[in-house]
Amino acid sequence: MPELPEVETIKNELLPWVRGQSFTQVTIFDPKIVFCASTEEFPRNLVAQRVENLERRGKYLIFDLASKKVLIMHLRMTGVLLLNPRTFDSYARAAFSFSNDIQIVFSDRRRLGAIWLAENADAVVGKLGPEPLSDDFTLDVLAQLLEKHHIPIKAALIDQNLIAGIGNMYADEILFAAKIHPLRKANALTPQEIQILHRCIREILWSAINSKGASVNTYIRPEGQLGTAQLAFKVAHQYGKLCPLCGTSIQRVLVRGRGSYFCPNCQPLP
DNA sequence: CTTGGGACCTGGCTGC
DNA sequence: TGCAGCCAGGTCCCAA
Repeated sequence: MPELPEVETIKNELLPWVRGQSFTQVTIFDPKIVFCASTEEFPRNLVAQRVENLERRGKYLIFDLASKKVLIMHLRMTGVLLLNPRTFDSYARAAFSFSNDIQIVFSDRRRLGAIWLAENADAVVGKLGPEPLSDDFTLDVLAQLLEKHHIPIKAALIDQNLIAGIGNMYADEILFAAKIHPLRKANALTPQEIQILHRCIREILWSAINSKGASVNTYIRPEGQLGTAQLAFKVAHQYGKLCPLCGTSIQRVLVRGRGSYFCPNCQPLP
């Protein structure tokens, strides 16, 4: 599942290949993934456009075009972007060729991924909360957005309109590192807990970026290598295993319909 | 407005 | 061994 660290890794590894290059051919194999343009219109509007920059916002990948339009991609659950794949698998949904003869293939097993061509990025990502790794994401910013919400802290962490980029597995890792139970109410955390949470959000995400993301399920990097962040997971997808701190069995509870893994001893409910 | 639950999607797993 | 049905979770949509 591509979350912030995975999309950041994809952005970092594709950027040197696409910056300054122009689209030479665009093919849509699955019209369902394209928004804001028809299947015929979409390639026509994209070919010959030059990529000025590649950015990440939350879990979205944004190609800034010289025309000031933006091509935006979201990989959702199972999407991957492959650089010069030797063969197309049956899940290829779109292919993009560039003036330097590279090709990027958007492949997505579950067809939940999405691609937009928009006049400006805000039309797609305008409602996202702050970037948790930016300097703007201060302790005060976190404290103020949490105090407004009487929802489980796990639900708050993965709400993209509150904080952009955190998904189910990193939310679990962050809450374990902060020793906070996923069902605690967001507006009931103590100032000290919020301070620890703020530090853990940044540490967990930076650490995962340094490991090039977590290769659980389908995530692979554009050139085919795996990420290694999953090797450091303490609770995410560790149901039935033992807590590395205290040896208690990792438990699973549903929060807003999402499986949430935690240590009942290290992360107690008051 | 806030919160919670279901739909979407499909490969892999579970259990009969 | 075969297969129906459940599960995964990012986001959107709707209802209370």
